Amino acid sequence: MLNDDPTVSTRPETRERVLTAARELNYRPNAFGRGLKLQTTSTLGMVIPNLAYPVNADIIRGAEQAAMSAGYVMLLVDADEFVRAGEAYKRLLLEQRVDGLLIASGGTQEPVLEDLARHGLPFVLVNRRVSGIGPCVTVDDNRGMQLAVDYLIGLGHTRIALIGGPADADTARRRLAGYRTAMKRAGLPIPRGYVVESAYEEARGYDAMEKLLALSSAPTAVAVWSLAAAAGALAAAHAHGVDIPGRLSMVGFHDAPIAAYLAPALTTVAMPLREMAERSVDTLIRLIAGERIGSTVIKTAPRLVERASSGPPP
Amino acid sequence: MLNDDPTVSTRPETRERVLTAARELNYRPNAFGRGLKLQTTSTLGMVIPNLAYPVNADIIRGAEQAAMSAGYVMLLVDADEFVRAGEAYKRLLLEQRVDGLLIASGGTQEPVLEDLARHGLPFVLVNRRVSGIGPCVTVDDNRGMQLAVDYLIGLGHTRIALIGGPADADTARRRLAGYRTAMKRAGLPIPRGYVVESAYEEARGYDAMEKLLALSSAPTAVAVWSLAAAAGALAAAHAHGVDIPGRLSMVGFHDAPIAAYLAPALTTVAMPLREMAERSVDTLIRLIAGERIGSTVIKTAPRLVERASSGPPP
DNA sequence: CTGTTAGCGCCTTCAG
DNA sequence: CTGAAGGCGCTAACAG
Repeated sequence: MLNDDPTVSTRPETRERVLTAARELNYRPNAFGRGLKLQTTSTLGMVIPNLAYPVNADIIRGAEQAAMSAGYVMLLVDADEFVRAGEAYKRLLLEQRVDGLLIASGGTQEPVLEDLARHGLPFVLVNRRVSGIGPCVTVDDNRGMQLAVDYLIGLGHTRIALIGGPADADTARRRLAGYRTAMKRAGLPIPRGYVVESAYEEARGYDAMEKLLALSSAPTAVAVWSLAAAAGALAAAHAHGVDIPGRLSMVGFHDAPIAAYLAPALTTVAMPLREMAERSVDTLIRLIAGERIGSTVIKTAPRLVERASSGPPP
Repeated sequence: MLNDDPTVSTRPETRERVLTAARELNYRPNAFGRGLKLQTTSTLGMVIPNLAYPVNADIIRGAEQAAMSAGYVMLLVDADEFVRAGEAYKRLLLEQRVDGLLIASGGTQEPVLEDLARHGLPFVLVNRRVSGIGPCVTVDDNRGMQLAVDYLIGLGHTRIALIGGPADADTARRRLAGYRTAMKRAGLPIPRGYVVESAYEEARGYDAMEKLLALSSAPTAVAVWSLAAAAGALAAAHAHGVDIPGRLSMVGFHDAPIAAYLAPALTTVAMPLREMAERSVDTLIRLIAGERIGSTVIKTAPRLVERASSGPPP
């Protein structure tokens, strides 16, 4: 009755008596007792790679909100710990502290995933696609990068470079594919050295930019695969006295408040990350309920946020 | 025995048999069953104001690591939800999902805290001081800001302004006090309009900077109470054509990777946040154990990270 | 319509 | 040294 179960029929008077008593005593059902009985925890776990990067905040928020409104509590674990300890996921899933896991970490080793799958434990990969291991929910990275490149082409650029991500990150591979597609469609060549690899961090974006600047035939525009790397690339251009957007236009991938406060303010592609997170939660909950469910690509269109770092070629 | 309890005596042979069987079956004790019996959850909750800001990442990581090595799992909740729902903390503490709460949110309303205290539920305020309500663990904000101002004075500045935080944030009040102390000690005046209030966000730092630039007798240096506000302030100076550090030196508060990639790279005061987080966990665990425990200020010295945004006055 | 009870998985205690 | 039993708080099923 305390759960407003409609199948329990009570005289209104008694019902009232019980409910006020409960309120007065400040009664709250004990989650463990309930969990033990119902064989469910009302808790979802989320493994996230790096809390420091603002892009992840959108994902976390979206997931948390969706989880909460579905009556779940979200348990957040830092991927570093998760992977390093190699033990943490067992603490969560095998000890049955959570009903399922959202894994947003690109770093999580495949063996761990296979282990989870073998145990039949429900999990959803968020912002990451791995075939034949379980449902994945991703945004359309390919399309997002095409949007960035098409925008630069629209401004009149023809020498467009890419600071892409590491080949072992599937998001990076899809963004690279999007870049290639857009370039090919416009009939533009991709000169040798125009695709540089960079890890997520600012420092790696800085290094990558320096490589581009050292090219004999430098690009007039560059798309960067992450926001942090773009910040680093901006700093590198600055350090080498390259005027942006005068001599070089730049577009970053993913949007966050800081993008508007870099110098110059960074044009970015905003992806539907919150929606992706919400959908992930939805998927996980249905998976827990026993539904058989496939992978999802969020179809909501990415949005180009135009700021000061991009303009026509010199 | 599965917990290596030394009080349980077993024949080595039997012990071995049990342990290998457990391993083979991949046995894991169910956290709920155990929790129900032991009246403990091995879980700590943490309420954090904004996951998007990189400064909080240090706090979360430090806490998570400390919790994990003490055998606890950390349950992270976004403060927005926490406060908005007003219900979330009940989900955690009253339903006894967690043994105690780390509250790192300045926004959490006092009534909520009093409510927790009234219920006798263990919690620790992190990076926030409220008297007479429970233990707090903070860094020495006052000293940190003194370090920033002393550094600027050492460079030869005499007209030093402060972009401070909102008066209802106690960290902001302490940083303001540190600014005043350092200025007074050096015998420097604080002209009218030299202390401007700004919320945490970049946009507010931008606005605050514009106010300073409009002053008839503009400062040659400014200390900014947050990293995000400093990024905004930098952008404002840039927009108004004010050369940094040529015409104006700037020092931010708290350090994160992005600080090194702003234009110009931002000089900051790095505070011992990880240590604060670790200490908070320690405090909470002792509180849970029934120890009576007071507030703590982390004494580790703040560190000035000198970058390109500061130099001698014009 | 109400009150009682079994049993979820664990740990501890007590009997064998 | 080993096995059995009780009870943590809850819910669902069942007896009154």
